[in-house]
Amino acid sequence: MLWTMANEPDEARLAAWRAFVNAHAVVVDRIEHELIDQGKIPLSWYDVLVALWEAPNHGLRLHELARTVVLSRSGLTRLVDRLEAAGLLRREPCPDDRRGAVAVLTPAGRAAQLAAWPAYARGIEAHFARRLSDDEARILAEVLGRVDAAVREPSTPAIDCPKQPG
Amino acid sequence: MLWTMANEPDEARLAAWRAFVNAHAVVVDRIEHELIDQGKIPLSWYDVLVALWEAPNHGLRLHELARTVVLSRSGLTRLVDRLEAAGLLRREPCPDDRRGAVAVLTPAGRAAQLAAWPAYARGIEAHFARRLSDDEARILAEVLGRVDAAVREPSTPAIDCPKQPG
DNA sequence: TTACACTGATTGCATATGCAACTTCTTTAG
DNA sequence: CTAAAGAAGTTGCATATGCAATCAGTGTAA
Repeated sequence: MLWTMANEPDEARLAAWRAFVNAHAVVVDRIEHELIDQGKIPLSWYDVLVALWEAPNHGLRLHELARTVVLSRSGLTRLVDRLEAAGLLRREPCPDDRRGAVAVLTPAGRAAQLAAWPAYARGIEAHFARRLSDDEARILAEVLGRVDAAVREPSTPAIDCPKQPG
Repeated sequence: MLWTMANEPDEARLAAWRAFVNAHAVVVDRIEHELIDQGKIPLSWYDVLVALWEAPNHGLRLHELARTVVLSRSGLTRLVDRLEAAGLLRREPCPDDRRGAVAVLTPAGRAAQLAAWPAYARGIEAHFARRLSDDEARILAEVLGRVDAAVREPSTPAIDCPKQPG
């Protein structure tokens, strides 16, 4: 069987890619600086706290956390070290697997998350959300959610992948 | 003067933000790894080479380059060090300002850029572009281009901007 | 049971990056 | 013209992160 798969994006999609990458760089850079200037936790910490908050029992296996926040296992180990040292989460042994550990949100961690949110929300609103119409917001969430899901999909052969229904 | 400015994004815009951040993380991570596996230059190098290629005379002042690729000045100094050591660009003294330097693309730099493009293009296509309809691509480029421009705009009062001439 | 491959997490080392201080040059105020 | 203020770039130091190696525990097959 032979199907043709474009291996190069057309001009419109390339423009979308470039805008995507550039907008992310400037907006995240700006928001990160604003958070630090306001004495809040860094975004990498916030992401971990949110992932834990949204997890069952506010806890996640470390490898799951690594996948969720898109960090290498070693990177996550160190990030969890810092959060644990700050008292925002704690490691607990995993009952099912004695190799494993579970990171569990502490009350202080939840408090830090809540304390950071207003500043973060202001940044998102001022530098991102304000620029979106209702339709555009809906479309961005849908399209980028689809992109995210496709990349995270365990079976993504990339070269040999049949076209997916939009 | 008093007007009400929402300082928190609504649910749809927040979903867009989260999809934006998460999709960027997973897609860029994936493409970066694919490039390295294929023996190509890292994305940070590619970004610099493209910025130079698209600049007048294929050269840019270092501080302009830093703004373009969204890097601190010191970070850019070191990145340019590495690219220069690899022969992909060269520093030239700036004729107008004796403090300044201009980074200029070399033929080897242009060659490295061209050599990396097919692998990069495959990654963009496989993990991003093929998930977008024509309309979605157009909208993403427009919206995210708008967001990028607004943040880069020197006068972005956002919340508190103490010193604003005029 | 035992051997072996695999997975989860951590650690050593190397790299990439930012902040703050510094040098050099330019611009502005007086 | 001179001095102060500001801007461009570099460097020292600290931090964040990844890869590869390692240790410990799990699963599988003979």
